[in-house]
Amino acid sequence: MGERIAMVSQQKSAMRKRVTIKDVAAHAGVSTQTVSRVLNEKGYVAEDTRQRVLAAIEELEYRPSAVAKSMVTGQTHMLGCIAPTLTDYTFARIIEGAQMEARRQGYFILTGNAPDENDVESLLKEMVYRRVDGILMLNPRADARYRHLLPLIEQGMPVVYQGNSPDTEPVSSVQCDNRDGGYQATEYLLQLNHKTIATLTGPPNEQCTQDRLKGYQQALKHTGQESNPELTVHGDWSALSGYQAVKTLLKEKKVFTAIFSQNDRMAIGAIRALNENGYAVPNDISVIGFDDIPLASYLSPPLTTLHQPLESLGRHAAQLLIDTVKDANYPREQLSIKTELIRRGSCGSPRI
Amino acid sequence: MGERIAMVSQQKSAMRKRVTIKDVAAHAGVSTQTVSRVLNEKGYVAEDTRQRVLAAIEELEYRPSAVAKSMVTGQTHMLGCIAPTLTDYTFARIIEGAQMEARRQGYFILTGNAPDENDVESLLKEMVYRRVDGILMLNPRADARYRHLLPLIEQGMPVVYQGNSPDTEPVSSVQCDNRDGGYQATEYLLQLNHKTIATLTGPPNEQCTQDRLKGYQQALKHTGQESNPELTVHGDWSALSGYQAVKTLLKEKKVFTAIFSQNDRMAIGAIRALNENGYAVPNDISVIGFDDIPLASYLSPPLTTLHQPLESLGRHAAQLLIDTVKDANYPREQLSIKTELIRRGSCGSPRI
DNA sequence: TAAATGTATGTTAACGTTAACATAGGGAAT
DNA sequence: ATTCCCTATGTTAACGTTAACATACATTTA
Repeated sequence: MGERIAMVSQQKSAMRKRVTIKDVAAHAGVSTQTVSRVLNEKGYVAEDTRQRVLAAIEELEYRPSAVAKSMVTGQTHMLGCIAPTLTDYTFARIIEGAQMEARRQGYFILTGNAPDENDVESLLKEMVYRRVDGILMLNPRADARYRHLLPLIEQGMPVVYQGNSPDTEPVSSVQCDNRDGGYQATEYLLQLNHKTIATLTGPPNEQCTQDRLKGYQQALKHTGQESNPELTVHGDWSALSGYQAVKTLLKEKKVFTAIFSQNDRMAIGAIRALNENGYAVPNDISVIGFDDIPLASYLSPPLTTLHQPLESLGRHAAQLLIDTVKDANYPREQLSIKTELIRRGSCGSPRI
Repeated sequence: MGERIAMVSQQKSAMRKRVTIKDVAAHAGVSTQTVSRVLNEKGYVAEDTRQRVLAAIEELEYRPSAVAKSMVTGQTHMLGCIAPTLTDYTFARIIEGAQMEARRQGYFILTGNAPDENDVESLLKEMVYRRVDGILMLNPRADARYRHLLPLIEQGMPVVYQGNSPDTEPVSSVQCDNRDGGYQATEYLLQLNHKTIATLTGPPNEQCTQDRLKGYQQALKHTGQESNPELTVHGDWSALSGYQAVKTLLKEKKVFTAIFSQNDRMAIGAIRALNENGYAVPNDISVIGFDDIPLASYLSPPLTTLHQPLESLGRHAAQLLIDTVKDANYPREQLSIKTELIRRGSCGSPRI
């Protein structure tokens, strides 16, 4: 018992009071305001005073508190970022890009993963509670994710979308040109002489699914074909879903010589399904992906795919959000970046 | 000009003052303290008063401020988490697990990626500036990452490591049993009758590289073999590095019938290198990985590997950190979780 | 020479919340 | 009847920082 008390009191003594700006001021023989001016390099400070303050900071190991600063300035210099998951390469990479840019500008990104709609709601609440200066929303679905954000936007919360350009809301957005990417992918397969091209899409309610699909359909139409709805199948971006979708396609004896998968992971699942059913890629059936994940070039065969400049996308998103935070009247932008076709080994011309 | 002013003033009017606890108190006809008690469900509040306060909160759309709360409590309920990268599945998954657990307990994790040592330093500074209550360090390298953390630990900052159990520091840690995993992988290959097993490791200075290597060596020794240093090659966890390492091995005419790769991505690179040189996996050479990334079962061949319970690892890490935050005397723990061998298609018995 | 401007510093109050203490009525125990 | 405890609420001060204003001297301009 005595020992326990001793431990507790020792803990207390070790937890000596934090050094504050007042301690620094006293130690340097100036007012707190002068210390503040030195810290923020703002206003007039004589050089020798500055040195004295700096020395005091050094000596006392003073570390300013963002909390107290936020209290008075009303800005936290924190941005919220909500992604469906962190384990998807595309989101992770975008977030990395956004974090880098944000940190370069003195902002920190609070990242939260929100697999389902309830998570979006509670994350948004959490971020409001923590008084983020703005919110970066990755892959907002047309329906759900968006709903909880609306009241915030109306209250003036700066918001940037990635992956969905809103026609109605006063919100900036950043995304790849998914329609063009879908067009490029399909056109490439057409050039290789494929006549029946299946497509493996993401969830139908996602914007980028719809855009990539539109590109696919336009490319087909361009050569006079109508897209056959039976050759359009949906997945959920996972390799498993791609695998299952293609298995089903094969079981139903659908005929096709190429598959445009809307992401690489589903493409990998698709290839597996094809292999298991005795089809070689690309000799029997060609497969093209989307994303260009780092593993893509090491697969067998190396995956032909559309490269997305994800890190750059993230940087731009952060940039745009910060601009909007700093100036509420900053004009809204809808930024769209082109994807690039990367030819590797998973596509070829159909036999006969 | 007049228009501009009008816009600005409108913006100002739209940016009406935030509702504070005082407004709620006034509206409900009670003191702020009573509102605080309702919010925190702490102390005595009469039921009808509570209802009145709740109604006021609802009506005014009051949202409490974590910033102000932190100011007075000295706790931010934020935890810092530093990972080398977010794009590695293992880290992303651990972070997801940690975030979930943390959020369940009212904490929020600030995630930062720190590719190199300078980033670790600046991230740590940032987190101290933001007054996180504790820090979760993923994959701290023996040397560098650790250095900047030491002074913080000494000042009483709660810290939990993932992937490195410190013998000296009073820090809790959480990790997979990497030695055992390395042992299991190698033993499995030995059971399949492989006599010469190469190993593809991570960077030599990382703890988990060393541990997995130790398991590999112990398994060999167990069957009376010494490990051949020429068959131990280093990568940096990327598929590219695995590819290059195996290319080199082959160019140097090293003889082996199996490879134990310390992660799945390098294993994928290794398989590619083998294929390019005319070796089939597993018929000519077997490959076993580590991690069990979601793609592993869809590769050709499906990758045999060691499954790590990453999400659980993350949860435990967060749990441990929060326990330490709440009670500085909480006993330090070194948690080690076993990995599980997942037999798939990339390993077989050597011919002859 | 007086006024204006630039430089350097200090003082006061405020940001939104909770801890700590104070007050006060009602019922139970003595 | 007195004391004590439980319930319910209010008051004051504090957390660490900066905004806004005030002061004061030095230098330039009119």
